[in-house]
Amino acid sequence: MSTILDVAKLAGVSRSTVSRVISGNGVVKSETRDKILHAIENLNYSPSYFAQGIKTGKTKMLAMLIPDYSNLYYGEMYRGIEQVALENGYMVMICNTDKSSTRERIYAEELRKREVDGIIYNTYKRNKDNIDYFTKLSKQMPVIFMDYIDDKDIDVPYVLSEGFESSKKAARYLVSKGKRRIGYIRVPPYISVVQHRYEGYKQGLIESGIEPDEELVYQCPDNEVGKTHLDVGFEGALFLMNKPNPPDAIMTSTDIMAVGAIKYLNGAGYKIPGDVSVVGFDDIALATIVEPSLTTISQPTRKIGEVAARILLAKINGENDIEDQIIFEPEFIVRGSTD
Amino acid sequence: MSTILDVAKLAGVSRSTVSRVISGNGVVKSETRDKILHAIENLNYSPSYFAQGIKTGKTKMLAMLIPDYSNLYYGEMYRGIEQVALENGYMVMICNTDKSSTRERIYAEELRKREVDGIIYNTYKRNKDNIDYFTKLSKQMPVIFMDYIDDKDIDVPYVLSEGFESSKKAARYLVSKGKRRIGYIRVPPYISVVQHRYEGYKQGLIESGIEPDEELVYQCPDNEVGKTHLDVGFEGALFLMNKPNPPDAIMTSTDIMAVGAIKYLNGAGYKIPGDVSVVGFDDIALATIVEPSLTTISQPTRKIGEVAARILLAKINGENDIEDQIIFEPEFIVRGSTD
DNA sequence: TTGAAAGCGGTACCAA
DNA sequence: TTGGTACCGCTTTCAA
Repeated sequence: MSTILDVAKLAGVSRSTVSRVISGNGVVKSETRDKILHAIENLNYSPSYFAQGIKTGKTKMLAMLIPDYSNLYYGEMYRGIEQVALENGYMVMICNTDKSSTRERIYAEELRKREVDGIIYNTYKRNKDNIDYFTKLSKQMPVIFMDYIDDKDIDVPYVLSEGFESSKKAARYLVSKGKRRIGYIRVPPYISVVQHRYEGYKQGLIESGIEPDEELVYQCPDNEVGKTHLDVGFEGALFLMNKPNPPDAIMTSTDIMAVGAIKYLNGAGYKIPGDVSVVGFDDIALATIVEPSLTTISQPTRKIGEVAARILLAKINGENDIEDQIIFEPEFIVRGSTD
Repeated sequence: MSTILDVAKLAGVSRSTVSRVISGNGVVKSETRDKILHAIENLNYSPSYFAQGIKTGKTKMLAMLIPDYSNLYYGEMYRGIEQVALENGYMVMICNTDKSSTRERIYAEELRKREVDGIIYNTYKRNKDNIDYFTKLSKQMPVIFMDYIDDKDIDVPYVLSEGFESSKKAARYLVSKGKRRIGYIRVPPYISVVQHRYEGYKQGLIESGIEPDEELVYQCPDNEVGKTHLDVGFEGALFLMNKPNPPDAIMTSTDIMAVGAIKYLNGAGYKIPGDVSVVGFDDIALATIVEPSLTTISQPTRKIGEVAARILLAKINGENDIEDQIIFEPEFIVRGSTD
């Protein structure tokens, strides 16, 4: 690998001048610039990220914390992030926290040491320590949350899609289809984003003249290690369908849970949507793969990733007066699991 | 952030001594070491990766090139890699090449510039330029291929699982189940690993006294941009089932293609496995989610990732006399799509 | 518009 | 067993 000195020699200038043209700071006569550009070309030179970083403090590296690699929701988000990152000379590291708050912290520490320029924080569950930690971190470096923090005292950047209205709409739709006993499978209310979806479901029932029935809500037990949303969906459906008065429709917090529910229902011989309708949330690719295809609420997931990345990059570049709390409105999509 | 100098001052020693304890090179009296360790603790000091890297040339960073983020096969492999990496103070960057040879090159260039310590190379298709490029690269830095290179003149490290025997076994199994017209859906023979699977399928038929019939083989057209294995599987099944003499079983190069085929077959009203059996390859999580669950050939995917990472780390640490061409034998797993 | 030179935060050689 | 010091490759004043 050639160094800046090699380039300088070949171009017959000093290191400083070469540095000016690669960093884009300062003025260089265009002839000189051309000479240097040629030298760079000839030597196939590229500046060392180490040496650059040691002065600028920039790694040109973003990190994305995700709780579960196997949920392709994050994969879709990643594509949006990756695209924006690449366009701007950044790379992004995926950090799989495996739904563990501890691993979130461990990764965050490691990322701090590695001085990544920004962090995209997807969490699975909230504990107060981690909220505090990442909130504090967000004051020191660019961090963007992909979830609400309900605490009004905490002000952090975020990008997410709202779930209340769309879930309400879905619930009302099920009622319009003649369903009356509409169940819900959910994770514990750690995650605000997901909590809003649940509230929308309840409100939809109320507005349709149906009293929400706690009996029809399955909330997965706390702290089940190694359990995926898929498992939760399966178990939730199992639990609800074996009640004395089972539901005739099931809504879920996420698509992957809905897929788990469908898996159970198919296996147990229920007709979907005849016996039971199913509605998910997210619109991951899997939604059109399962049989029947899944009615769901579609998030602009890729777009969410793009926007998050742009906000992060803006902050990294010192633009602090940008809009950094963005909420998307998702879209209700009807497929075979309800029609 | 405190620097090595702060630590040195607080501990009352020189930078050199501090450096010795953090890098682990050289001998330090244990009292001195303790003093330094305390100082490090107190200052919450961690060495700058930049400054370390500039001297050592090590980024403590691995990269994993994958052709398709949405294929969870790579997700599973990643988990194995991540685990080994983390244990050794490394982080791994996922680079999604989107099945594009050009993007493979672009990423490789970028990784070279960023001086990652090692590369795990998963490709989708082979073009000679890229084989040459990565082969050459593997002489300059640790690179591990997750695929065969059939060219005997090319000697590179690899980890993979062999597909010949297991595919043969699967074909024979289908015959034992009374199937006679066994089709195959495959990608073009770019990828040697996948080619071996196909050869095994043919050999299995031959050994069962059935003449392989080209008519029953669907090979996805070259260079279909934006098409996933899922699409290929769907189209392959569509193509094969609409022949005058359709198959009564279908084998595929990958699970995700098999899932696409199942999607088509379900939609078109075929009974699986009654009308058509389906066999995949990989054993990704999706295999047990689809209806019916997928008979497949199970790779020790996570293990493959672990082994690849270990080889890479060994090479990074200068151990060049290690076994670096590893082949796993996968396992045939019978599920609902054949029984 | 350009060059000289002082760092940035480490590592590693050499001498003590 | 330790300290002094010359780098590593680049950025960034400051002067010319």
